[in-house]
Amino acid sequence: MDDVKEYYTITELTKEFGISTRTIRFYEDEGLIKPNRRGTTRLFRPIDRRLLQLILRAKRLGFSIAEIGEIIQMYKAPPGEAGQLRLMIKKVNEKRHALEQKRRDIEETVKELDQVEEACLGRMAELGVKRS
Amino acid sequence: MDDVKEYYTITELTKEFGISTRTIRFYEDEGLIKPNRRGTTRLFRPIDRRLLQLILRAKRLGFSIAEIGEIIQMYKAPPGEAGQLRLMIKKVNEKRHALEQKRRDIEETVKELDQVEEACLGRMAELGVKRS
DNA sequence: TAAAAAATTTACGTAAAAGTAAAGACAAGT
DNA sequence: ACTTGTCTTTACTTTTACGTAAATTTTTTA
Repeated sequence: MDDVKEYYTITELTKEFGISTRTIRFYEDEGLIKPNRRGTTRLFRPIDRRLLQLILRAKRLGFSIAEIGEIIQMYKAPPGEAGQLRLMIKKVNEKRHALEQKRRDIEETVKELDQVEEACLGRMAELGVKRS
Repeated sequence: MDDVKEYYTITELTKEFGISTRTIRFYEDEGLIKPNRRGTTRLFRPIDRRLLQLILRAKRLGFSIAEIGEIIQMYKAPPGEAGQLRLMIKKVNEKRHALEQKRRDIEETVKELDQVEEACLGRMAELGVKRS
């Protein structure tokens, strides 16, 4: 039994991901997701849910909606034409470089935090404060 | 001979970091940096430069100006009071968790990119395309 | 010391990413 | 059938993070 439902409602997804309906509809307007419809009501398939996860991950990393759009484009079926394929691989590598930069940024920032904490602990020792 | 000058002008920093004077002044307005002055002219010390580096790193990671402000607060001298010290350590850990989340997000996103690339390479093999 | 280059403040403008509000259409339970 | 709750579209508003322009010093260089 896999945890994959046929369809999700919009509010189910807002609750799962802690975002608003406005946000989800905004992503649709921006072409990031394309849920099915029954009449006017949106029906979200597992793939829409996965795309939402991807979007939110990328958002946490500071990617813009436009950049996320590029990622999602690639995420779909690979094109049939050689030039397009090479272009896509180039774009994949661009995104990879961006992610590697972010990785370095994280390491540097963590180092700074480590220093802050050490300074605090040192100061606490000086003051004879318990570290609770 | 260390590469640490006494003072930097605002345009030196804009060139080094590829940002505008408006941006730097904006960060000052937001209280992130506090350059010296000679009359009305700003004189940036090495510490201001380091703070700029920190700001830009954090920005690439998607932290808001407000969040960066919190980081910079900690970056200064540790406080003298026990409660304050504990609070600061708590905040350090919060930021660390945020960074760990980002790290996980990077790993996931890289995995997706790897899949995209593999799909492309597979498709290229099918088509008998050289990988140039 | 005069002209050119760089710096300053003030203020209005803008793009991105939603928030919020209004008003109507659907759907579901009783 | 009716009400209650959910969903929809449309449109205006807001916040963040600067861009841009104007008018004015200040500093540097000729």
